[in-house]
Amino acid sequence: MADKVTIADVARVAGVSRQTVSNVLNTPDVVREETRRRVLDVVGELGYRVNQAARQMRTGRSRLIAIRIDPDRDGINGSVLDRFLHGLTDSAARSGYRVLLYTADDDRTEIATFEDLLGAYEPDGFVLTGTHHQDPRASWLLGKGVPFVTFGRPWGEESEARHPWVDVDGAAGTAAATRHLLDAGHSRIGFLGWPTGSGVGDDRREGWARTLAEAGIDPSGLSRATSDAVADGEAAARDLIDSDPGVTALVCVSDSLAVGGLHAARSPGLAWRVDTRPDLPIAVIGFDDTPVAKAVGLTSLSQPLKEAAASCVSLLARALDGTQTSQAPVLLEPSLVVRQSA
Amino acid sequence: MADKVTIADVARVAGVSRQTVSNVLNTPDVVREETRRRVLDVVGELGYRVNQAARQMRTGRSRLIAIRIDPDRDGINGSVLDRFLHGLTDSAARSGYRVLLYTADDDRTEIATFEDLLGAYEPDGFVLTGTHHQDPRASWLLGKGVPFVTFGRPWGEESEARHPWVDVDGAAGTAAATRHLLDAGHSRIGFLGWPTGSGVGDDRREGWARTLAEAGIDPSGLSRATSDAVADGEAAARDLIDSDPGVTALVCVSDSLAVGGLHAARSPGLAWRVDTRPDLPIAVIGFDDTPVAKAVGLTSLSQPLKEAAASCVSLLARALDGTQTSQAPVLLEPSLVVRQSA
DNA sequence: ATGAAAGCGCTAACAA
DNA sequence: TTGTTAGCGCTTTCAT
Repeated sequence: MADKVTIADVARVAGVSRQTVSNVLNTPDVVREETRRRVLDVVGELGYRVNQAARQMRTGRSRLIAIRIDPDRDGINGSVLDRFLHGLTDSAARSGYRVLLYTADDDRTEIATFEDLLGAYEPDGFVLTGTHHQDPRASWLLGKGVPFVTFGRPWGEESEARHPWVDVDGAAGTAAATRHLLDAGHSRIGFLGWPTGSGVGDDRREGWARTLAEAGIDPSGLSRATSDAVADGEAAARDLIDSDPGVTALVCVSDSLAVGGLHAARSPGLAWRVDTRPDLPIAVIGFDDTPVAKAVGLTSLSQPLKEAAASCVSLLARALDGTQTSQAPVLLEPSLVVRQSA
Repeated sequence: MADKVTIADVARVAGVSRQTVSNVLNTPDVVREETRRRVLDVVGELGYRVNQAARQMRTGRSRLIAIRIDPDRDGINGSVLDRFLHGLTDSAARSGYRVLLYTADDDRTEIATFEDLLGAYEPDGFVLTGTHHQDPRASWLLGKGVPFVTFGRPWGEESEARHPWVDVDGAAGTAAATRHLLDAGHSRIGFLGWPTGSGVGDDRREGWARTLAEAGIDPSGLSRATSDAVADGEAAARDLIDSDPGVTALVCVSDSLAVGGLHAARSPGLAWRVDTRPDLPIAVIGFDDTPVAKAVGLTSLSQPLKEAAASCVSLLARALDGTQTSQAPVLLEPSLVVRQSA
């Protein structure tokens, strides 16, 4: 075990009282320059670190941020959380916080875990991901007065400004993707999305539809909705292309569906399209820029996860520090990573 | 904020002393049945939770396990850590531990983080991943007497039994993959690996070579080594197939290289091979069963990450509980997930 | 600018 | 079997 160095050891070696050491650490400006320097030297020499448990007992602050780690559902999008987590851990450390992990299968068990965690480890705040309509987790934390940030905007209507949030502008992303395809000469651009009702999915569809409409193209009939699996994406793409032979490009709500779309677009059954427009193979664009996209050469929209994580920490830290009433949300733009598929 | 319920509140409501409540929680068998029940009822009623910070000050135990989260290098294998982390968080929670995250760029900074963490949050133990030859992190922790488990065996020679470890038997995996290909009628089976020197890579190559030799096939000249990127895998596969036209299958050290191999195997330049053996397209098998494998239909070896994580927690918990001198390591077998590619 | 006292919530040791 | 005492390491009064 590491030999425990306490504030008393530092005080003794530096020839001051324990309180003075504490002051140097927490209220440096109240200590005389010379004393401060001497104390800091001893701190470095002895490798002294403030003991969190003791500090927490006094101050009630744990300097812990809790976040849930999901069981990777489909798996294909798991790497998004992975990269976000890394960014969060990194940013948190820079602000003097550590990240505590927990799991939960649904909102109910997650709220139960909130209680557990708050009672035992007392995290100073939470970062919520995967927000949805009527999210009971946000209401619960709001009710208890526990600070939190969501990565994902509050999709419910009016609750807009009740808590800080960070999100990536999905509509801006699909709009950029659609514009990219229009510029490349495509006109009948289809959309592979999720069923209406998920805020994220609807938002991404909206960006595509709006951009198409702005270009004078009616998006009606060019959209298909399905669950988020490769096979589903392939079927939906097939259906769309079969029903509208003019379709030469697909914008997709996720890389999973895009990979399915790519399969359909490259399948022998559709080879005749190469004859129709040999200069213009069916283009496909995905969302999230997962490792899969990179591996199969899929053009995709990349979320600025590092920045998003940094923004979450910054908003949370500010909420914890001051008595910040309400904070402006942060909306970041995804960027298009162009590869062979478009 | 949640209204803080302390042990004193429980004691008062239950009409006992604080110590009795503590006994009920920590040494139940020393308390009279009736008293215990009454106290537990009050605990449930009041929603009391033991405050970790206070307990930690007394016992010196934080019930925290620390693990590093990597910046996803290539990204394609990032999901392995992701799934392992989830399993670890889940298993830890079942044993009354929480997982604390940290980042580090290399061994040196990771060791510095050990000091930070041990001084401040005092995690009870560490889980080390990505172990390698002469790992200074293990030596450092060993030197300080800090409990830890590694996910990955100690690749250095003699240090075998100096700390508990869990690993997946890579050689057994590639052996199974090679056997699968032999059974399917392949004989000249190539291997796409990493440069010699990485324990993991050498181990996986060994399983392939051994199995081929056992089948009476000389593995010489059938192996290529390269860094872990899709493009490198493609080039290596092309080189191997060009130099040995008899090659009809590839076992790969990673999904990244396998995806590259798949590209090469399916490329037009190699179409002539279909004429030579039209019944036997070039088969490819990867390692790690990442989402990419699933997306592109790649047969791959799946690591039992949930079990591995559970074993890590179990070994660490045992090391923390008793005065277990040394513990038998855990070596788990990967399983072959068969898809279109083989 | 510095020091002394008190107490955060808990449990190990001891007393009853 | 249950209760009392003390103290883990720190910071927030308050006094010097």
